Amino acid sequence: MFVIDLMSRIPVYEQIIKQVEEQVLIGVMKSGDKMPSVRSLSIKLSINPNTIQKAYTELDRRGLIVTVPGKGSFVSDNATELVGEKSRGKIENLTEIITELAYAGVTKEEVIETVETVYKNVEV
Amino acid sequence: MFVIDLMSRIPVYEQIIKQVEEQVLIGVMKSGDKMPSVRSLSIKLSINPNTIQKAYTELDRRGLIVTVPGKGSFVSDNATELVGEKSRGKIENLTEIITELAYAGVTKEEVIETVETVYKNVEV
DNA sequence: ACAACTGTACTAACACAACTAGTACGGTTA
DNA sequence: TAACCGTACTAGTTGTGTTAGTACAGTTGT
Repeated sequence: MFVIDLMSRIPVYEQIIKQVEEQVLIGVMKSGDKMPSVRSLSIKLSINPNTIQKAYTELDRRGLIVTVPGKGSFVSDNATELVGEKSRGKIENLTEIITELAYAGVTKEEVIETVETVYKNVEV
Repeated sequence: MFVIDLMSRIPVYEQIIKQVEEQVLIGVMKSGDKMPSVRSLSIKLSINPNTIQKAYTELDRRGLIVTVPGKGSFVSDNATELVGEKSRGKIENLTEIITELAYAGVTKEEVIETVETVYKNVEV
């Protein structure tokens, strides 16, 4: 479910947050789905419970999950919208990276070819 | 010349490296140009000389600058090619971000529009 | 009621990397 | 010779991610 890279510079709790966002985005996790419990996930990933909790607290703060004390955490109703909005905001990153590629000598045609390929493979 | 964000999670020395790469890429810095001295830059940016040195050592190791003891550091002859190659390698990042945008509901047309705009403004 | 879950709260300590501080050495230039 | 240049090294600080351990309260199913 989650793959953690302990050697990464990105903190474990952020890796978890990011992977939840991704899975919601691509539809693997859906509204109402139950998240693994803090303890079970901490055991599965061999990560301290506090670190998992930190990720869950932040996910709750962002509104991606809803936490019911004693019951567990669940993917919120508007989780999909939230990650969708966030991703759409990344169109600026797109501008940035294309600019860099342009300076590096990558032609417009190559970039567009890449765009075509991606959209062919996604087919939402 | 350089803008450092002390609050950033990216280490200062990496920020310097990245900015040198960028300036070489867009042609602001050219082969043979003299780099500011370790000491002068450390004063200008109010950064410890060791941190600047760390950036310069790494830039030298990567072949982006050539260091002549007693004289100073200079942008290397093949610096432009080096950063060009590196940036061209980022076409994978492009795939990644476009995939995310696709899932987020951004249409292919919007993405291509962005590509067109960038290439119009760059005009190398 | 009770055991076994759930999330939450808190303090203390560890580990690592970035960064700073200070000093010293050798080459180059005017 | 003075004033630059890069380099080297040790020591110490700082911040933050992470761990460790414990404790408390709500929910579930038997």
